[in-house]
Amino acid sequence: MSREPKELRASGVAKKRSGIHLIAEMAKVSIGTVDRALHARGGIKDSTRQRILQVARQIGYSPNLAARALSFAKASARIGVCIPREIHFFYDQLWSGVLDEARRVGQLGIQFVDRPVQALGEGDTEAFKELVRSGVDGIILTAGNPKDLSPLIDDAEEKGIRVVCVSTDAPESRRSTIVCVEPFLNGSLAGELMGKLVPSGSEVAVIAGMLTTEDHRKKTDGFSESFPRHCAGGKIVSVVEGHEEEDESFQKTFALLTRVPGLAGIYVNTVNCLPVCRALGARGLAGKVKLITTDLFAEMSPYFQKGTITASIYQQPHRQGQIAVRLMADKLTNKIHLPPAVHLSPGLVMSSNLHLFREMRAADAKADDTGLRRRHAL
Amino acid sequence: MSREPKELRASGVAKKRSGIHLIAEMAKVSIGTVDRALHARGGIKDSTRQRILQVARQIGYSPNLAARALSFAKASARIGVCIPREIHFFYDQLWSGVLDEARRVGQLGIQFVDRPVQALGEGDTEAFKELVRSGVDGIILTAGNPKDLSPLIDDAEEKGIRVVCVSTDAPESRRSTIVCVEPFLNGSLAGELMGKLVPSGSEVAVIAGMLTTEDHRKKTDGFSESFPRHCAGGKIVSVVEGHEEEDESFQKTFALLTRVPGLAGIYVNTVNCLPVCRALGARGLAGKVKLITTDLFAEMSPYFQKGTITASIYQQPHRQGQIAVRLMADKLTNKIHLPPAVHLSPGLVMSSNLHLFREMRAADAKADDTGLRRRHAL
DNA sequence: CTGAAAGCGCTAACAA
DNA sequence: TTGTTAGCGCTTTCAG
Repeated sequence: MSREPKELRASGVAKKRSGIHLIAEMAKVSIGTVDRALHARGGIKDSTRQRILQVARQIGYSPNLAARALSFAKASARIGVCIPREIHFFYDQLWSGVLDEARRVGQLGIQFVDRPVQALGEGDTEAFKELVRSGVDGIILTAGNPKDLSPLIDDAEEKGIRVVCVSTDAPESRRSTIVCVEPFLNGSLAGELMGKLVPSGSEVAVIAGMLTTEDHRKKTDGFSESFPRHCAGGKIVSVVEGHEEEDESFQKTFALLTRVPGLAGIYVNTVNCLPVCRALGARGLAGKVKLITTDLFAEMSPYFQKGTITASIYQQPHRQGQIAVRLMADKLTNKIHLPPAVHLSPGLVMSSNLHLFREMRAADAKADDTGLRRRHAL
Repeated sequence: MSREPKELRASGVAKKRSGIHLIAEMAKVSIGTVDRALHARGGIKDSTRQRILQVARQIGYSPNLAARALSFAKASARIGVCIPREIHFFYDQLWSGVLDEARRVGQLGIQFVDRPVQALGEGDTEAFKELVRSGVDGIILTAGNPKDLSPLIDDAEEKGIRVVCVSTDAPESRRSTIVCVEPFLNGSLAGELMGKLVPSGSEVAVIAGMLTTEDHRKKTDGFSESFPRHCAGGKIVSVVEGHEEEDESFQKTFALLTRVPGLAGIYVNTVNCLPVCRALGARGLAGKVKLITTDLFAEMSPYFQKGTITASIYQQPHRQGQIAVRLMADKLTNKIHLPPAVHLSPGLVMSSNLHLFREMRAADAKADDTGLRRRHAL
């Protein structure tokens, strides 16, 4: 029973209402009708809808998301996640960004279904299909195999399943949106920086993984376009493919340093920079040759301190994960439009700010996740 | 009336319960008792509390934030905000970060009380006092006058009002936490970058606002400490105080460039970099002297494109605002512990990534904030 | 010390 | 076409 006796309300003593109830009162309809008007559901006279929307605008109505989420609690949206589960380097950070944000919005009534893949591009078509079959409302994925995935993505979107790509795009597909640091820009920034770090007329080299990989090629392109613009007379004398192999990268870098004695700088656009650092060390060129790397992980730390690595272009994996989840959740629960793309600016890591990056922090003590104590994840 | 007839439930056909209800069922108590146990409220036998907590842990209970927020809806927490309302430069971004996140958590039942000040340090003690008097549960502020504010902050904290500083700290006070880019680190990063951009033995200068300002002094200190470490034989030949005056800054920079003909670099650690750019232009040194600036606003754009500004250290004001709100909201509604400090890494702006920063975007078209359509703010 | 129940704003199923 | 109402999970008040 309400604490305010019916007679009071009936006698016109207005109770402080808000939201949908206020609108209903003002428009002299029931909340059901207001709901229909607000959601463009059918079965409502157009004149009443107009009147209601008018009132809504007037009072600056904005729905209470908590209430909405709560009422959705039973049949809540489900988001499938399909990204690599590598424990090193980039993807673990991407994962933790996804998880951190998932935990937050999970509280608001969204469920997550994980179908991780072993490594980028390994079995992602199967994982994707599974997710679609399991009936999720949205999928967050790193598109390792854009070619194979594109038709699947298109199918999913066709069925109303929103697909958000993170970090690695499937540009040919009709995915709803992409969250990433653009590879070309990544390379451009490296190129600009390199161009300003080395004297004019310098010779530099790029060490990539495989140029057949879209990401590496675009980074290389960006660098190649940018470097000469920022270094008068600068030349890129070599683009080496290390194929993500430790030994191969080391050997090829070592050979490169012999072949081009005056080499002023190296840009490594894959995560595999340690062999390059070692090669520089072995040739006694650590600190002499400007080295710009990509991404960040704990083992790079000493090379920053020694000055072997001048700077690293940081792609903010944790944040990418967070944003992808946030976009999807907003879309699913609040019907907020997805932006066509979210392009983050990469960060720059140098020895001064190295310690601020989460990759450098000691493995966090396990949170006792009773929910009674929770930790901040920013 | 429940859709499931009472008889069914009574006859032991378990309804799918969750959360607090599940615990109650399992521990054979009522939800009221569970609540008391979970919140360490008094009036509960210790043995029952233990039993309940045990069950909670067992099922990995974590409260539904939406429900919590909803039930708080009437008597929700209030957060006071006291930061400058300048429309240019840094603080408008800080504001919009606060507002964006406030809108999000506002939906979860938190109210915001704004008591902006005109400029950093202007009337902030009064504003702060007002907020305290108005009975808010937390205050977010930029502490322009740490000296005067510290005792007030301590008083507030004493009363249980959480104080979160953003961007500008009051380190001597007992504020709950600080969200910022450390000024010293800011300067260090600038120093490291400069040290690597100019040849060894170079002479560089610093242009600050006023060295009596903590922030400017620390940035200068950081630069002074860092630059020589990264530039063999490098010297800082001059530290100029521009006092945030256009004319003064221009004149002094112009004079500096005359006095030190071989100057290789300038670090501007205040937002007031335009006069410096003009002075460099006037002396025909744009692009010759490496210029590292601080922060970002639209009018800087052409100087990036012309190459006058080599790089700018970006303090992420929008994100600082977001984080401050998020921390406070989490603390107030979910009792999540505040970290003692959140130190962000500054971003680096160069011509390549310039366009990605929000400061460079055309003023967004006004969102029609009926809540029916909302925009993403990341 | 414990249980029962109202109500936060919204959605959806059902009644009229 | 519109009104009514249960219920989402939690807090809080009131009654035992």
